[in-house]
Amino acid sequence: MNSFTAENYLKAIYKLVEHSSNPVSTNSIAEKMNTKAASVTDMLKKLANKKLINYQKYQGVYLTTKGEKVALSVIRKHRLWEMFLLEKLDFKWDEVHDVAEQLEHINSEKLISQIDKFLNYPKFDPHGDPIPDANGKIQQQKSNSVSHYKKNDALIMTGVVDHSAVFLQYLDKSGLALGNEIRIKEVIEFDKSLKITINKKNTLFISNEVAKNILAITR
Amino acid sequence: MNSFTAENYLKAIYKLVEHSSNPVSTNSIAEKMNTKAASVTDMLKKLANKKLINYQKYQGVYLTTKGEKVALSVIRKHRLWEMFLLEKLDFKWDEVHDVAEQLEHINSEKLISQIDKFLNYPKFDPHGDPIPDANGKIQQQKSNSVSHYKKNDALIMTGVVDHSAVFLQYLDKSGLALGNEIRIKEVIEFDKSLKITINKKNTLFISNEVAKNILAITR
DNA sequence: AACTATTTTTAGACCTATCTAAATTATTTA
DNA sequence: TAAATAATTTAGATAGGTCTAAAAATAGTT
Ligand SMILES: [Mn+2]
Ligand SMILES: [Mn+2]
Ligand SMILES: [Mn+2]
Ligand SMILES: [Mn+2]
Repeated sequence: MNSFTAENYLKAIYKLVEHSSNPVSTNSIAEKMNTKAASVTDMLKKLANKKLINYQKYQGVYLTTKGEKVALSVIRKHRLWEMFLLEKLDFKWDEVHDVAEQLEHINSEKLISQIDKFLNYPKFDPHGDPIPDANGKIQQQKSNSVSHYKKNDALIMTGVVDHSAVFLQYLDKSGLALGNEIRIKEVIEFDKSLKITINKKNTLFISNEVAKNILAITR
Repeated sequence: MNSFTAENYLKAIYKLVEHSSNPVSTNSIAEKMNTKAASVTDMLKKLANKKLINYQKYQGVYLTTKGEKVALSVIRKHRLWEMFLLEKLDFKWDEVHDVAEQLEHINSEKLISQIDKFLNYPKFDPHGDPIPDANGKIQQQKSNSVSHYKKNDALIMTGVVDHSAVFLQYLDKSGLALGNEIRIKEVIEFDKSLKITINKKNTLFISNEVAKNILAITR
């Protein structure tokens, strides 16, 4: 079995490579893992020995098929647990992540398949991120940041980029939740801030920074 | 925070002292933890430094109030998780322990209080062991081994001593489950084996070894 | 191409948890 | 009570994971 630490490295590498497809740099891993580059190098050697990553000195790394399988399994468990906490135990969407960081390392095939069944096989987690199925297949959404859309577009909110509790709580307070309809009423030229309506009712002003961190599709 | 290992040592010490109240020996801990006496000595020093146990060389150990609190919290989590797996995820009583051994180390007050609530505050786990409440209070049962009773006694099965999967599966196969009525029809003088009936219907022969591992109260 | 700045790796330590083998202390037993 | 046996502790190693400081390699820039 892989240690919790090894699993976390694989997950970090997966997420870093996810949208770029270039090999991942030592420094970027160090930043994501909140550790030092020297520690990362040490770990990369160990992961490479176990054939979980392809690694050549100074050339960055990417996951092997075996490593990707592990990463996807950890991500699957993380997102299913988040969903479980939200749906069954009345957690808020800003409370689920930290506990899921622990639960994602519990090792039991039956446990996770039963949780999946118990939740009726959800496709997305509380933040709109897709949940890999038992084979690691992911159903990708083609959503964009709200900041990419233009005046008069009618959108459905599908996810968030920033997962921090403080951002999620701000969205709560503003009435912005997954599934809501967002209409762009005005784009302020100066700073790209937006005037929007939520579900055709409430009007809200959001900064470009906020808009960049909300994902949506056109309705 | 305490490491998983430290939590496991405290739990082991708690269980060893539970029914004897003498200080616990290094060797008995080593046996329970499946490790070597030398490793135990190392760990005892660390636990003593953290004021979790009282330890004097060669004199055995016992838990401090602080250490007992940790042990009870781990036991509470273990038993609640076992109950959760059984009740909500269709695990069998011989499957819950191994997964609970992992889940008992998840650190979240809210998680465990919500699980407790979700299960409607159960008092006993799937094996009949009492579940400590949030304050560490345990509702003890005054049950005895079936081997302690005598001919014609009418009993209610309340627990098991041996928790191994192989023993639990044997009980399943024999129709012996918690809550069942057991009547002692005959005690074989030679080897103390028993002829019993279950719920006034099925007749069964069990060895003294089996009888010692089944707990019951008089009905 | 040569110099500089950045990134990455190595060297050397430290901490936790574990082990085996040897030494020490406690307990039995004759 | 002295010898033998059992229990416990110490000494010395190993392995995983981390760190700082220094060295080496790469990338950028005149
Ligand atoms: Mn998360
Ligand atoms: Mn999430
Ligand atoms: Mn158990
Ligand atoms: Mn149990």
